[in-house]
Amino acid sequence: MTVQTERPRLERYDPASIEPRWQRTWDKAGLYRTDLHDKDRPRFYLLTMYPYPSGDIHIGHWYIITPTDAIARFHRMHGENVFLPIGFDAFGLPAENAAIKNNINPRDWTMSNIDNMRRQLRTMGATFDWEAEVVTADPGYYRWNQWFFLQFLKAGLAYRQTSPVDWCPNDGTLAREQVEGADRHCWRCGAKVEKRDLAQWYLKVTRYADELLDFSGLIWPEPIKAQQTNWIGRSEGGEIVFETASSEHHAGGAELRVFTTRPDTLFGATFMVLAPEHPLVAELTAPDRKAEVDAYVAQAAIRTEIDRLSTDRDKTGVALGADAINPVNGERIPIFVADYVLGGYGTGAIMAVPAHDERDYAFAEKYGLPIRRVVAAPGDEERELESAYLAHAAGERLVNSGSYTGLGAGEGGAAIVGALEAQGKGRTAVTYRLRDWLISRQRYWGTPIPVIYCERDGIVPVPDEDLPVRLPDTVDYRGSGENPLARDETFLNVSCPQCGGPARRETDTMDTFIDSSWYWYRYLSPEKAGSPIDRALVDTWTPVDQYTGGAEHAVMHLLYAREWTKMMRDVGLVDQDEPFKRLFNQGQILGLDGERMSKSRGNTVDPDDLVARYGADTVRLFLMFMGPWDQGGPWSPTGIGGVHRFLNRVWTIVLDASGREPGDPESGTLPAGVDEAAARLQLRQAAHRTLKGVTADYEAFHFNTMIAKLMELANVLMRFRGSSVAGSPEWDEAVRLSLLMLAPAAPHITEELWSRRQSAAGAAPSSIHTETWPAVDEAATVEATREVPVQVNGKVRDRIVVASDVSAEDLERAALASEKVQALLAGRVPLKVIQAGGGRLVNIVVLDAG
RNA sequence: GCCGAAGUGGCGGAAUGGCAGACGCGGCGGUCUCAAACACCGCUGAGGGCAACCUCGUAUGGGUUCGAAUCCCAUCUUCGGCACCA
Repeated sequence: MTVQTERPRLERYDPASIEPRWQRTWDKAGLYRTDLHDKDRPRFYLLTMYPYPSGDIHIGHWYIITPTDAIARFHRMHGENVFLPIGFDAFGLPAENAAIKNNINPRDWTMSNIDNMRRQLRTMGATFDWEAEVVTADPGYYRWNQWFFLQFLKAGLAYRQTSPVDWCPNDGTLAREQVEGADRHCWRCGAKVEKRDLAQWYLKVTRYADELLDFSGLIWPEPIKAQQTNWIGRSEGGEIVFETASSEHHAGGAELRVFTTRPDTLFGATFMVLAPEHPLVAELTAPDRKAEVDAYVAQAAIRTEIDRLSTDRDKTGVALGADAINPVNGERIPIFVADYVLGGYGTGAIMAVPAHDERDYAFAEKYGLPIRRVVAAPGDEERELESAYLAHAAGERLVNSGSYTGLGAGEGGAAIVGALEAQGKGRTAVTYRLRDWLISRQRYWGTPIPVIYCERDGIVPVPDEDLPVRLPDTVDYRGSGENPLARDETFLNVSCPQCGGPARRETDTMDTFIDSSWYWYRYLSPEKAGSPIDRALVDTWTPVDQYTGGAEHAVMHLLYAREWTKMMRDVGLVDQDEPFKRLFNQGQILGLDGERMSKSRGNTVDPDDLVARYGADTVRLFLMFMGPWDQGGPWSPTGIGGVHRFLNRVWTIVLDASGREPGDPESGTLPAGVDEAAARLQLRQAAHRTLKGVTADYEAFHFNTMIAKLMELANVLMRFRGSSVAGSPEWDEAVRLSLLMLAPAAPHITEELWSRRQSAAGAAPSSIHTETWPAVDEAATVEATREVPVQVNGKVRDRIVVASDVSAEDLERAALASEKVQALLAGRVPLKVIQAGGGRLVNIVVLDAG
């Protein structure tokens, strides 16, 4: 019969009983309400991209938000006044489509989703200031979209224009990003997207093209800057004026302007091409060519953009039966219309230089047009071209170029443009790929554009006092490709604010990217009447110190937000050029199918089950531990148990220092050869080295290695648990530091253990989250001795233990004295001995005897 | 085609000029238990050797260096973005 020594069983770590309790406590105490008027502490505006209220918070949201929350908590522990708001990007197509499908109002659908998501967001234990919440579908928010629009209209930054837009036969106008895939289909119904000519509202963002290329002062990821730079697409070159030649049917002398990045190749222009939309096409077409040209232009208009733009497609085009005169040599060259030239870029017309442009080459080959080489590397002048020569070779020169022959390409181009400029026939020019922002949408669930069309007065802005133009709730929003608001007579018909006569409202709504172009300013004063922003708060709190969100918004939201800030600046609303000082893009969690997680794909992972099983702290920690935050990757819950075990160990270490491990015979004893004093020193060194590393990792958002370091420290503590060291001051400090370091990442368990420690010590209760981040004792991170690897010819052959403050001479002597080194040297004399990193490593170099 | 990111054990990943594989998962062995679960301990890149150890090894091929996963050149692969932008 065995006698069992009964110890009270350690209470199990049970997140379900801890987490909701602390969430309620924090909430009640208002721990995370930010006093925006506090002038004493340094301010830190931390912004994370607000979610679209699709209905459920999935694991992807957690991946974005919980590390951001850890950053907020880390900064608070440094005494900063942190503002971390949240809101909902509540307008947009999915609400409208879901509403149509389920036959409910988009507003009801959206608002009930928001209620649900608010509840789910709280289970993360995130420190959002809910008082600052913004919901963009609220009239109190979108009225300011309208107000901004009217300001921009007044300032000439908004204008209306008829132009071809992407149009889905089922869903109407689509945003650029809602057209997917190489075949340009509608993201929702898969139908092929067409072009339609519609009168649309635009914001004049191209005005900022150059300014947008300037990222100085912004701490943004390089890939995002590169993507925006590409999107803006600045190219430098020249604009050259060709005149049309006179003929039987045409008087001649009309100006045809072309943009080219290669003015040096002007002598190689053997024909010209106009885009089908070019205004001079009809005028220049010879009567006998008219039928064919008209047919071609008509066909080009109905063709989808991708068909036109596909590089695989054969070049097509027809001759107009008219000629242009090359301004540099007076040569007559034929004019074609072809859809490989785009109406919306440059001047919509090109000089074609087949010898030095692939597209022109293909066209010239097909239609038997002359190909004249005007740039050649030395010795290549007479060689026949088999394809367009684009490369820039050393020593290449202009050939067949009149008086410019012999010049280098760069200087030749400049000389040609300079000569033309003197005659008023050319100039240096810059063109951008960036277009003005088309903001009109033929959808219901968005901000009504606040203008009125009067038969007498034309376009009349809605007066300020009549804002907001409310979105009617009762509209038949079911999609039929037609504009829903146009079907609502009471919305549609108004009297003109100027003349009182009959007038109609604009029935388009705004692109929902407008909502997200200024929401962080509104967070500072969500209820403010009379102005969209509180100027004093905006001036003190913005630009945003740190923005976190997905890289998928690189050229949409993040570019719009910059443009909008510049427009606000130009109408005198803010005194800043850029909205976000520092940007971090976290990666994306993909579904098990490797695809982006989204409700419409049905591959979302619900965190609720994981939270129920492991608790929010484990889920938070696991998401941070998976890998580098900016990397993302496919979701797999494998391994979450390891993180949970870590928290269990922390629980055990804090609450039961003197316990023994049931399965470990060594438990409770110090390792062989280590006395208590040495063990206590080791513990203190481990704790402070961890603190140093963890602090740096938080600052760099390296959460995965931060957690790894905490695990290592916990493993050290676990080894000493139950030993004579366990109750020592060093043990106590290591435990205390562990909790403080873990607090931003796992707020609930650390709060619980902190409060238990305090009550055990008889201290007054206070939150760990109001504690100050501990300071590293640098002296404690230095060990008395260290191990130095010794290499012979770059291969590690031995490790020697030396005093930390060993001199270089002594270290070299010790390294050479190593038996293994001596054996390898076999009597040879070292050529040199290198010490790296201040004696962190020794490399002994000898001649290899072979 | 152009721009960008990345290739390291069975897996997620660590190390950004100085001990490759920290930390964790999985696997194997063990302790605890009547048993299971939980928990804990040990081992775990490949090949060789009884062993101390040795050899190889960070997509591929070259280079720079006393020393390269890390820097340079070329190539291959994967992912993201753009795509007839003159």
